[in-house]
Amino acid sequence: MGAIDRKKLESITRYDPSEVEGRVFAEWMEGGYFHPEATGTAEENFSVAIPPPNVTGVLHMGHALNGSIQDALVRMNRMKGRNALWILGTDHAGIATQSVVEKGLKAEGGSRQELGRERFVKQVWEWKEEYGSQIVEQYKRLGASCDYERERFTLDDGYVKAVYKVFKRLYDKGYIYRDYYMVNWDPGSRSAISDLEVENREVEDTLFSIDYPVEDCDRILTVATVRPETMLGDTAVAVNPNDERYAALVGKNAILPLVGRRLPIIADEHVDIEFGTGALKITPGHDPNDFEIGRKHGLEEIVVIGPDGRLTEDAGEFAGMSAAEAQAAVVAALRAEGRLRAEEPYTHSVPFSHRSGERIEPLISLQWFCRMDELAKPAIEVVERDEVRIAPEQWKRVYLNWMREIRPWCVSRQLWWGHQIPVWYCDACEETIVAEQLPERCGACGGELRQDEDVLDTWFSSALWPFATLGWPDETPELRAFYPTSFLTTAREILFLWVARMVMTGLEFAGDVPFRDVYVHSVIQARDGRRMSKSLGTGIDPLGEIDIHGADALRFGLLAMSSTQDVRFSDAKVEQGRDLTNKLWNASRLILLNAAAVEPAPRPLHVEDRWILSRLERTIASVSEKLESYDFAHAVQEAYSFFWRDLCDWYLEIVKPRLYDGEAEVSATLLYALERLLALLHPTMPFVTEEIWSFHPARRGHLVVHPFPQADQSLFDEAAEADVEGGIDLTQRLRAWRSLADVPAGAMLVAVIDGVAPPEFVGRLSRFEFDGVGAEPVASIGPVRVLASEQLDAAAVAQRLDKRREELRAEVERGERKLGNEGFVAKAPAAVVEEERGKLERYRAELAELG
RNA sequence: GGGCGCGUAGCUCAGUGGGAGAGCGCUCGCUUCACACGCGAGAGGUCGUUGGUUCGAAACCAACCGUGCCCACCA
Repeated sequence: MGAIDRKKLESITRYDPSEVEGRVFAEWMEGGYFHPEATGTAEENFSVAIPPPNVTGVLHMGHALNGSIQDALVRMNRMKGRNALWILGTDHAGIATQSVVEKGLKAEGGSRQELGRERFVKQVWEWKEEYGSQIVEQYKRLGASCDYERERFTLDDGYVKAVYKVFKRLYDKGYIYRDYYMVNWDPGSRSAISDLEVENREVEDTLFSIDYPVEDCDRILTVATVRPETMLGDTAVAVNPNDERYAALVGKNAILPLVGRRLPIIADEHVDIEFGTGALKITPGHDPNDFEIGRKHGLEEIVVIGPDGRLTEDAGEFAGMSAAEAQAAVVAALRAEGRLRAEEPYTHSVPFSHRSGERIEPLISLQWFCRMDELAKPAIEVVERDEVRIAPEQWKRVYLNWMREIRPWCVSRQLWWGHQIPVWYCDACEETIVAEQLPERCGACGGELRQDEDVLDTWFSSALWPFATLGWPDETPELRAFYPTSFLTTAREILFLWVARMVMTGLEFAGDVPFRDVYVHSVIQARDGRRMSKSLGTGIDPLGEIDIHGADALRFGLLAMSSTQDVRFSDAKVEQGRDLTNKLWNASRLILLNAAAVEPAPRPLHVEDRWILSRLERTIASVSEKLESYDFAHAVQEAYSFFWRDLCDWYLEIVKPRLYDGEAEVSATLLYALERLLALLHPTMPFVTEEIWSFHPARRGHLVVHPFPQADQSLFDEAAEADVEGGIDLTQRLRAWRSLADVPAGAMLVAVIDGVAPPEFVGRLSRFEFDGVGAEPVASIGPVRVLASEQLDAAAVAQRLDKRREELRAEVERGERKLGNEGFVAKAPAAVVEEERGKLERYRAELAELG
């Protein structure tokens, strides 16, 4: 065994990940295995861009699953000898990061306004330098084989260059424009947010019915609203054009209570005749629908609630109140005027900010938008043509449906932390300059320039991730070697927010799709089926799991529980992984401590050797195929069951005597199987396999770059499989018989064989001697005739026989019923019918034998 | 309102047309010289309900019940 630390192998009977993982990871880093050369083409190489975690983030279970999947594929492809790059980096996460630092300021009694923009941004950078690498370190705990030497940040210099270039090009093409438009205003972050950052929640509100008198007429229009304070901004009342009740009123004016404004009564299809009274107050300044209707009819847009959530000067006597205060005051005033007809509880869905959790205030404001329709066209085509493959299949449809109805994207945010919009204004001559770099002076008049105050939506920069991280817009070797990336995986929640946008920008700017394959993985829920979330307190900390069970255990567990549907977090699966690491360690100890000093090679002497080699190679074929097709759960469970059942429960038990004898052939075969198994498992359980490999006599270098096994079909052996599976089946039947006949566990029973002799191991593993003589046969199990002996309790044996007879009679009856069915015999495939006939015959024979 | 899922052993989940599976838990027996994070043997499901298709349905179809998610501008 040479330099190998035999003592360590002998003494450690329990695998301890906490002792191994840090050390092994350091060896990988030292070896530079995660930092591939930027050579070759993207077709030859393998690359994955990590979904960049927020700099403010800590590793959560979603990252852990997402990372386990990517690492499995990256490691497998690295072992296949390809340049494998896993691009790592973090996202500046505008709102989240700004909030963290602002909170810190507030705790010290300060504010960002006090500090001023420049100093505040500097402070955020300082925060980032100090705490921003936390999550990167946590990915290392998971064992993620990212290229830590090529780490990127969505605000680093090169990235800014890419973002500005993209902005300018989109502007020049006319896709990016500035407009007063209704946006989702998040009072929490005091910024506009996009449609995708809004979530609708069911809320109990009060529905107020308010009477609006009609001018020059004694009729009254009753309108309903959950936000009476917005009536101050009403500029029309709408009815359905087909609503006969109001046909005569269209064209007249209603009078807005409290304010006295004349509101034209207009007809619009949008109004639902069935709802309420069928009359709808129109507030273009504060409701998205009303905004649309307003624009359509050319109505005035009056803003009565400002960006600070308080009523504006246009709200007259209510100016300065918060929206809630204004609501109470408006309701009171209406009641006093006798205009309030009804109040009733009303449940409806209301938009909330996904970022701050506050209720969205729809607001008209001046924002930058990006037209998406032209960008979407090619991004739809590549998915339709499967040039970007989305799996599982159903998400392809979801992607396409969304893309086909894509709407303009509000890309400006009223924050300080982020990519400040590359637009400069000249106050002197009102010139607007859009540029990739800060222009010195106004080109038109030479005046001072002032940059747009807003920053870009964080997702605007994330959308460039796969190529901006590789150096675009420069033509770098990395870009040539690794773009398009091979694979992307994510939870479905960012399919639109991120994935779709990368496809659009990749095609538009990098000239090709950003990745070939997208795998949408499941969501791991809390143990009770709720979402894992910080605010609910339902999160399970992956680092805690790693501390307790090890990274390999967590990785195995996550892959095993993941599937196409959402699943609850299962401690049992992680423990199964933990048990597997320990069993791998111990089975390896058995092999490594007892094998003779020989070269690993398949050297079958007996049927069981041919069997295990066949099973090994089939497992390699099957597990590889499952990993390639993103069926991670079945891949790891199949590897588990091969190792545990076939290799440990059966093969090792069968060959122990030969191994202890120091037989060369079985030693070579076991070392060979172990080497291939470790390599096969390495992508999913990297630490324990690397550690065990360090004790393997054939080791020349780290397992992380060991060739990934390719199934050797010449070792497939159906005959050996049938023989040994038959032997296993017989062994289990013999053991079961013993157990049910109350034979003491250690007792040796005698029997004779009537018919074809089973493999040698059957007797040994079931504690039977098959060369018994003289005594009476008392039972028969397959070809085995159990002979009477003092170890056997006659009554228990008789009882066991009765039970078996009963079983057989049931089986015979079932077979007869099935074969007696004319339809079955006539229409079922011949092979199926034949099989049934065979079974029936065997059961009848055994029953006859028992009498 | 539209779309997509899911309902299988006590628990968490596989299984997509030919006799119900895994892990955990449970029962019984094992200090068998790799591993008690182990070994051996068991118990435990009329596969949500009702109809239909089929020689044959957990699987395919329909309806219903329950449950989860996504999208959507009814005040």
